[in-house]
Amino acid sequence: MDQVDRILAQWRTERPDLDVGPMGTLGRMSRLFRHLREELDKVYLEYGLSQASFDVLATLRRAGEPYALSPSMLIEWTMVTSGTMTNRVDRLEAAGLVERRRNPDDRRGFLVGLTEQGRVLIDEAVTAHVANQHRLTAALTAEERQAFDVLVAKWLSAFEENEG
Amino acid sequence: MDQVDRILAQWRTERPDLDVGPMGTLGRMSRLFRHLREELDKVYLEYGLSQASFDVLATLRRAGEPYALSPSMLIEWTMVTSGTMTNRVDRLEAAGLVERRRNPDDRRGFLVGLTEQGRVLIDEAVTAHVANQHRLTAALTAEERQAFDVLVAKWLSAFEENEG
DNA sequence: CTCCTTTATCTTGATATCAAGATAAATACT
DNA sequence: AGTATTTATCTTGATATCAAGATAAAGGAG
Repeated sequence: MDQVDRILAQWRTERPDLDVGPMGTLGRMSRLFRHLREELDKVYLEYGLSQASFDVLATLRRAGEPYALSPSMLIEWTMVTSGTMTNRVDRLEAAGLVERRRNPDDRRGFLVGLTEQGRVLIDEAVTAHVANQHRLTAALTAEERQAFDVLVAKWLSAFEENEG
Repeated sequence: MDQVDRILAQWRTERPDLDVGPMGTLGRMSRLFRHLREELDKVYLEYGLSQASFDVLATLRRAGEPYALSPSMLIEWTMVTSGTMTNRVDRLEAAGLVERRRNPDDRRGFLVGLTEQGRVLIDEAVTAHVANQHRLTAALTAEERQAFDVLVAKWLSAFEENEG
């Protein structure tokens, strides 16, 4: 009997006409997701980062040398709006973790590149982040996690099937 | 090969020292969750609501007659801060969906109650919301969804085991 | 070459959230 | 009763986000 069960029990009393099975699935998933995000945030914070800034730095890092992408590419990978990305890059630039490099061939845009300080930081932070992800997924056995992956991938494909 | 696979492939090239298996699990889950939230928002919007306002109204509705709770109870159920709840109640009150009722026994606080308009609206919205949840979970068979529920409940219990 | 459209990014204004502090009333302690 | 503590809620200030519009440069049509 967790919090979600209590919510479902209330609905069954108040609105017995509704079949709230899916609400249990989505509700528990939502709570789990919330806990996971909180735990991930703790590690980001150890490196002075947030989910938002970590995402930008990690996207640049895993793009490979020279660790630089246009704002448009960053927007595409991180799925935020242009206004949000401007703000994120501004903050990271002020912190000395990225720099805007003018593109001589197209003066509309430029590249956002990791500084040496930014590269060192994100490499350390990613190592800790991955270790944290291992810790957080350890509640399931390897077999359970694999079964979970299959189900999530199937479900996800209902939304992204045409994008592969 | 979805977007998450591409991200993992990048990491395996750039940081072959990292075991990014859990990142796949969490990454796909995160994307799935994002899609689900977007789809849920669409139905909230049909009733002029957001996730935030729906949550408050639904919490009051499922509490049963007389559909009224203190801000403290609402904060507990919805897991937001007091400042956030003040803001939410302000909006809902301005929209005529809830009203603040003074508690004669404790003048520090009061009760937030559904207006008749609020009760009618949330009853309609919940019906549509539950139908939407059925639609969104239909990507999995009943057996798959049940297996998924078991795994999520187990994982969730790692975070909430002492709260049941 | 000039004008129009598209692309790339930034700016503005509105909203939601949180943390921390303020306010006010109830309760407990002496 | 009088003071201190706790509880309940609101206020303030900072941050992040988005949608829509502004700005500037590139590319295409004639």
